[in-house]
Amino acid sequence: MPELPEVETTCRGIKPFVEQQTIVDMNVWQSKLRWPIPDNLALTVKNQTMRSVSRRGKYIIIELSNHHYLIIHLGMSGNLRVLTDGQPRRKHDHWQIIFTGGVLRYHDPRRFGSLHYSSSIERHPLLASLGIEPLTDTFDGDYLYRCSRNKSQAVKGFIMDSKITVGVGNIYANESLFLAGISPIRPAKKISIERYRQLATHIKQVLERAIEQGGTTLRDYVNSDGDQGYFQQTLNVYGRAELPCVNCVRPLKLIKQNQRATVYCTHCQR
DNA sequence: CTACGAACCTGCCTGC
DNA sequence: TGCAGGCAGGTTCGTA
Repeated sequence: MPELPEVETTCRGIKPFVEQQTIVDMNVWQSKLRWPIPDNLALTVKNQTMRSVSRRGKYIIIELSNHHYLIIHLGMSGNLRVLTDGQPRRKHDHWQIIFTGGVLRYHDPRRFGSLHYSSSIERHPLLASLGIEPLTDTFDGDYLYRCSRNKSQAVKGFIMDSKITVGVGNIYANESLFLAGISPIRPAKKISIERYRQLATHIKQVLERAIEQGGTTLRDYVNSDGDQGYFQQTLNVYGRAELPCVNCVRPLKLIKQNQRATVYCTHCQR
């Protein structure tokens, strides 16, 4: 997926087009996503006005005038775009919302994304136990330190755990650990509060920078307005296995943790 | 509780 | 050129 910066970029991209617009119709071409799209959703949302667009973790939330919500996840390869020029449906376009003034269309080759309809955000089963947002003041080194005291789990898995915090995906976990000089395989409970403060700062920085730059572009990610992001140019470790560390020039090491690629410098990260 | 693998999918790249 | 295998940004679920 799109990691948090891409989701945030998508949110910001579609927001000015869809907020306060009324849904005229909806098409569901493929309801088999990560979870099935509810039957008859088109009938349910027709004539509703989209009151607001927001984000919780990697979920995009559209508030409707009936006080229910559309909850959208982009999975690994999804994107949401606003189209105003009547573009024909492409391969892997799975649903669209037609509103006064345009179309909000979902495209997702791998179909790991989802679309939910719910009366509540915080009580929705997939969102209820999410950890805190990394870009808020309550997320800091002290918080990470407190949460980690009984965790023998490797720190990389710990910061990617959505019950702790949301939105730190594989790319940004690798990058922030590099910037903080912390080995991804170190047990979470063995890291000092000072180092967690460093880590929290770098997690915020790396996410904020990526948002500023419009999100990382990989393969099939496209911004909501169709432009390509360019954050990938500044990645220090992700996708750079065996290449020289930007700091010490030694080759970066590639390992697998929880079936995900971890790239790090065994010299600079301890 | 943790850890791990499988599962959901398609596309792309590498190597034979 | 074709085909098999491995890899990919996420997340949940089942089993040990």
